[in-house]
Amino acid sequence: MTTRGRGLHGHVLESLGPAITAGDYPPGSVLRTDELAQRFEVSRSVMREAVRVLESMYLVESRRRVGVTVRPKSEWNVYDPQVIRWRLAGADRPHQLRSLTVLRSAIEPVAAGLAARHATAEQCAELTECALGMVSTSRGQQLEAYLVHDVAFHRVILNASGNEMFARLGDVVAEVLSGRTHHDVMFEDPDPAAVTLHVKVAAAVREGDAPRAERLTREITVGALQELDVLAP
Amino acid sequence: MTTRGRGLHGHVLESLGPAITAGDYPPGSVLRTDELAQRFEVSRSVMREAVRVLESMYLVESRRRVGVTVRPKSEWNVYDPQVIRWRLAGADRPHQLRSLTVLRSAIEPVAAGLAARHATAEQCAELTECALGMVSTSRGQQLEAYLVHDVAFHRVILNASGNEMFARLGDVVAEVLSGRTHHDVMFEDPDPAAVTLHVKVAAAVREGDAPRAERLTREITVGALQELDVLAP
DNA sequence: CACGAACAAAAAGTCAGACTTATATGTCAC
DNA sequence: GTGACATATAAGTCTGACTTTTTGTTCGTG
Repeated sequence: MTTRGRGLHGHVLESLGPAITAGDYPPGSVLRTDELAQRFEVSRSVMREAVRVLESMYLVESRRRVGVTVRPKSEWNVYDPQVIRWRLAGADRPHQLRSLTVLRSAIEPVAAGLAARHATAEQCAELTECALGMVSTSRGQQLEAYLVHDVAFHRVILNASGNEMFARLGDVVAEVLSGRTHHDVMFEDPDPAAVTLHVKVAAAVREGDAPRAERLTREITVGALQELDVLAP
Repeated sequence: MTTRGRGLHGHVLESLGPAITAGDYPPGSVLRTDELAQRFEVSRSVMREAVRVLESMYLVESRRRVGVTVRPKSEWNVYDPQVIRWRLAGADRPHQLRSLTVLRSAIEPVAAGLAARHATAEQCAELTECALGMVSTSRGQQLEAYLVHDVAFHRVILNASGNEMFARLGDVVAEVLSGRTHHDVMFEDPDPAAVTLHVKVAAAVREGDAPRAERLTREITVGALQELDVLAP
């Protein structure tokens, strides 16, 4: 999850990708593979591989006799984990964080409802454990430990929903929660009300009470949105 | 949106991608680029580009001295439009369609609520036009024309939500709706109740009534889920 | 027999150069 | 201005040689 610079082409991507998503090359900009290859001091074949990957992310389009043109932002595959990471690391981080939090607010309540119906005994146990972990680390400036349990909690919910599309958002949620703790100001201990809500969600899932699990999770996500409004109105 | 076989590497992808997502190569299977290059009668450089793209979709992992190994299904980037198309064309189409419909049921109501708040006058007009189009084509076996308006309607909602993550799901919704009309049995005209709901949603968005827009859209998606239960229980 | 170090083989990774192909654009006749 | 045609350009493709990493084996030593 740290550096993904596997191979030369990966290294190039790690440099070009953030530059494009940051808007250094506005939509319509034209790059040439030969020039890029020289700039990054790699062979054309390596550069071509990097361009192919950017193309599969819908960040650029490669056309004969024209070059590699940057596509408009609206066409980017914003669900690509790599793209998400690049954008979160860039300048429009706040905007990106809001988009993702809104996405969470739509997905997670539904996922919790499904989890209440489909969760296995093992998943219920895991969930309870996470909730307890959150409680025990919710006071005394143990933000890092709290974050671990918080991320784990939401991951279990998403996985237990039984929907692969939901499950795949675990990484996104992890990024958002992690960002809140690390980047944004978070001097104080987490909101006790939020902690209680997590405990209640775990209980609702355990008891198979789908509507209640959904409603409680919606309260959590509403809280997350409000928190965002306070920080960046 | 039809054939994306741009260039040789694209052609290879169009063949290898569906094979992998269909499960022809079970997770852990090992492929070798040289062998693949021979099989598809392309040069190694072209095959390498194809592998890089598959790698960026988290479908495979390329490691030295071992080869190109197929990753487990749970790690695939199921939000990649290409991957979605491949899987919808494959054997587990019903399962995939259900996953996507559940996703819709989570996203679209929230998107409609946001649209009611953020939609521009132009978007409202477009939405009304779509709804009227749906009404006028809802009877008399004009399924194709109806589909066009239906897709347009949902696209406008997603775009008007102002959330880029939602907006990017327009293609997914289009695939799902299109699949329902084309692949699954759809002899009869669309459900009149559904048509009415769309008209009401358009009105709610126009009036800026977010809760109503959300609730009505939820009714639509619930209907879609029920429809799915009837077809594939 | 267990354990570790040295070694060899295998496959991806990298590079350089020559060639092909599509295509945007400019030119010229009409 | 419009059409056909020529040309330059940059991506696309192929090939062959070389490098690097990693795995599994072999062999020596405790």
